[in-house]
Amino acid sequence: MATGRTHRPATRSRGIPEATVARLPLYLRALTALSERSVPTVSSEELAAAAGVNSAKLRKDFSYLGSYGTRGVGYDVEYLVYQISRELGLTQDWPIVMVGIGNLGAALANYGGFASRGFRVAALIDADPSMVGKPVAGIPVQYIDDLEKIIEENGVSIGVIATPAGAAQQVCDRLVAAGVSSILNFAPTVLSVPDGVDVRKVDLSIELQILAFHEQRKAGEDGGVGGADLPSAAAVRAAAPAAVAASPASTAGRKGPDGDVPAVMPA
Amino acid sequence: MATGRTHRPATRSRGIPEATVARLPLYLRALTALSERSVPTVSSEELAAAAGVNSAKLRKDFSYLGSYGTRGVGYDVEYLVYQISRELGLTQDWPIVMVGIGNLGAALANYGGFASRGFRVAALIDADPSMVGKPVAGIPVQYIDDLEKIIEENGVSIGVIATPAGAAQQVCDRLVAAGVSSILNFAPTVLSVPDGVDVRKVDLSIELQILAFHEQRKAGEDGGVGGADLPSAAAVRAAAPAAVAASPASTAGRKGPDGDVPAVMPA
DNA sequence: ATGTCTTTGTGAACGCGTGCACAAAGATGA
DNA sequence: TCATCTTTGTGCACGCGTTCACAAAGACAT
Repeated sequence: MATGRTHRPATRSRGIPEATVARLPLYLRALTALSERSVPTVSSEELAAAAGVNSAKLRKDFSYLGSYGTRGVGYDVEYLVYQISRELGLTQDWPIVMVGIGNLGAALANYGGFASRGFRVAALIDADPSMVGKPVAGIPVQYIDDLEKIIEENGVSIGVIATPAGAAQQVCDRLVAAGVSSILNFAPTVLSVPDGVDVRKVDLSIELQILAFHEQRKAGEDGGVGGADLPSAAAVRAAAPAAVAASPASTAGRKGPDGDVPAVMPA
Repeated sequence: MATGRTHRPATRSRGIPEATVARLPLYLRALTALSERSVPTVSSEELAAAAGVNSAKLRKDFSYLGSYGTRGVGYDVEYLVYQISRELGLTQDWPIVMVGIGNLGAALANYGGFASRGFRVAALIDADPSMVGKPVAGIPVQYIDDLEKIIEENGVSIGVIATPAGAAQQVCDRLVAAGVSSILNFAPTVLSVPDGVDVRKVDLSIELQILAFHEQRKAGEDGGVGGADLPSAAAVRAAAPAAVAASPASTAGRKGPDGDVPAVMPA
């Protein structure tokens, strides 16, 4: 442990900006890597590079947590790992339930990474009776009817939804009613929840669409202000045949593999 | 189609704020749902509710695209679907490659949702020879050595990385060298790429950690200043036993299932 | 044609997040 | 003890994004 403890008592709780909170896991990951290599200290410059952010931003982020650092030296790796872990609430055990054990749900459940950061898969839940009892990642799948009981008994407050879009809101409602107050949503739907419940969403389809936007912008560049360019090699590619929703009319009757898709993906 | 065409010529291209771009897919999804129900028009209020945003924000977002709306009436659903699709570049076909066909990669590949929005899985690529040739989602897995050739031949400009963390940067470099300029990264690593290449990351572990932070904040409330809510049992739960990385020392020697984990998950 | 009613489009104010740049703090060596 | 050198912590300014609030635009009825 580095410097003496002239640090602020605690968290200054409410004061940590959301943007900073979102970066803490990045810092933690970089610090853990350093820790495993037994690096004793890091400068804000080094750590920022490892985390892919600006060093000034990193210092400001840390300043919200308190003054953990030694001028002229840097930050004590182990100490900082501990402080950030504590700040993020990773020094305690978080039992989570995952609802919807389809392709994606099963893939997520199969990660060993859960346990390594204070998260423990307390239960896997599905609505398909034929799945029930079948072990996924060593954990037997349980039936959706027992959702409330499972949450109750395991003291779960974080839930992961990996169901089809059509089922997501219903599952969400039941989770919330049973006491879950943080939800990670992989279903392509907007969930509505009461105040006090946090929802974060992961949506591959949206990410791809954002990438497509930028990709299109890159392709249609050198031309001019307007739009109809499409020049270079990259552009040639973009000029592929197919067209989805190309005409306003074509979208109407469609009812593809979407509309009820399992998880991360679709629009 | 609603009003006459007093609209601006085109996109005002560069002018669309990033935050707006990130919401366009949400609007598109909501509009598509309306379209399928044959709803002819929506007001900003209704659509905003469906997309889970503020109506003023939605109107401002749309104003960046041009003036597609009729005062006193609202927006023409079909027309707006088309405009947003075009803006996002979804009226063209985007071939993508996915590298790393493990649990997660396979799960992602299995989504039918890809094709439904202009994205087409051109190839699945893995470094495990025993995977090669095996069909996943109806597409035979190809060997990593052919990566460059595959990208070239298919004119791929968007790549998805679902490899273990340790392989991600290397795969990324090869993708970029081969001409890919947009990457969706599921590996828990910070990728460094040259200018002009867009990277978006999806990281379950980070999302969970952010949720844990807020969950902890909710739990440890009553004592402090702000809001002593949480009347229910939720608070009791958070006071769980176990502790990960509870002591600064405990983190050092650890080398769990992490460190090289496949994809979305770990820290 | 005219008035009323609805809903858009946007000017303006505000707040958050970012990055610069520097003073203060501490380490280190003479 | 004092000077120098490194690196933190932060005051400040700037720009982006959000939200309010309202004038303008158009639909619709009379």
